[in-house]
Amino acid sequence: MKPIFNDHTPIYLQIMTHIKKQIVVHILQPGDKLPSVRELSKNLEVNPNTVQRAYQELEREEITYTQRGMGTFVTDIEEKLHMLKKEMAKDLITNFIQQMKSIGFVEDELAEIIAVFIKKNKE
Amino acid sequence: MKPIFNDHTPIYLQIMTHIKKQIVVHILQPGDKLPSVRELSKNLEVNPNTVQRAYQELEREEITYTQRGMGTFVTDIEEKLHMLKKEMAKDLITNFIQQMKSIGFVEDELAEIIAVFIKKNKE
DNA sequence: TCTAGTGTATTATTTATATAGTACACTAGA
DNA sequence: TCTAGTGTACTATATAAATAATACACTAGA
Repeated sequence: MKPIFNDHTPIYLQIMTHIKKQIVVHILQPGDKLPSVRELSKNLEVNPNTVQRAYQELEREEITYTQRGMGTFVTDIEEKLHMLKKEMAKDLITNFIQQMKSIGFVEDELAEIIAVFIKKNKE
Repeated sequence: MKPIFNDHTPIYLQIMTHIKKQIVVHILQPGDKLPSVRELSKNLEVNPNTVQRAYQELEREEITYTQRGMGTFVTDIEEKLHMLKKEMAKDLITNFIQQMKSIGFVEDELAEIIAVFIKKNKE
């Protein structure tokens, strides 16, 4: 499972993103149990402490909750999960636009650039 | 100048990106002298060694070249600089599409999403 | 009641970055 | 020739992140 990682972002942050993605595409549903710290650390081939840190942060963001002795679960608050997808999308879009502008593109050409790029990729 | 930095990317990489951007928007032209290691480290409020590492990597990527005792300069090879913008744009676009897909969007809606987002932001 | 599976805590060590301070080599120009 | 401004090298230290190993507390279910 190691390939989900890149070189320069802390692994615990990458694990958080990995789980958030699984939530927004409904691989993980509200109330679902996350893999245990030990199990996920084995699957991802990372230290249990690293997974634990990711889980701690996810709980701090109220995306998950913990029942001691039982496990960590995706929050039941659907509102929260709906917001999560919106926020992640907004962050990606905002970041993309800002980055493209910083290398000399203007806002009004971005949609067309995306459209052309995708069309070419299909060929 | 510190605000160009974020929390989780090594500073030397952020400096590299910062300079690449200045090159592709022609703030820095082919043959232009970059700020000296000491000067830039003072402006950015980072250690000279950190700037030096960024400069080393830029030279390794053949975006700059060095004349000992004189300074570090943007490459004269315009072809190289033209490719740089193309590559940076391609990386941003590819990454954006891949990330959006990973949270449940499909390629064909992305251009429209961008267009709508930009339009709303103007209001 | 016991046990296996949970989260959690603690201490030590390693690695990549970043900093700090110093020194050396080269170049242009006064 | 000297000096100020270049890049470069080196050693030491600090910090965040990741690892390693171990232990403790809680819960459900046999």
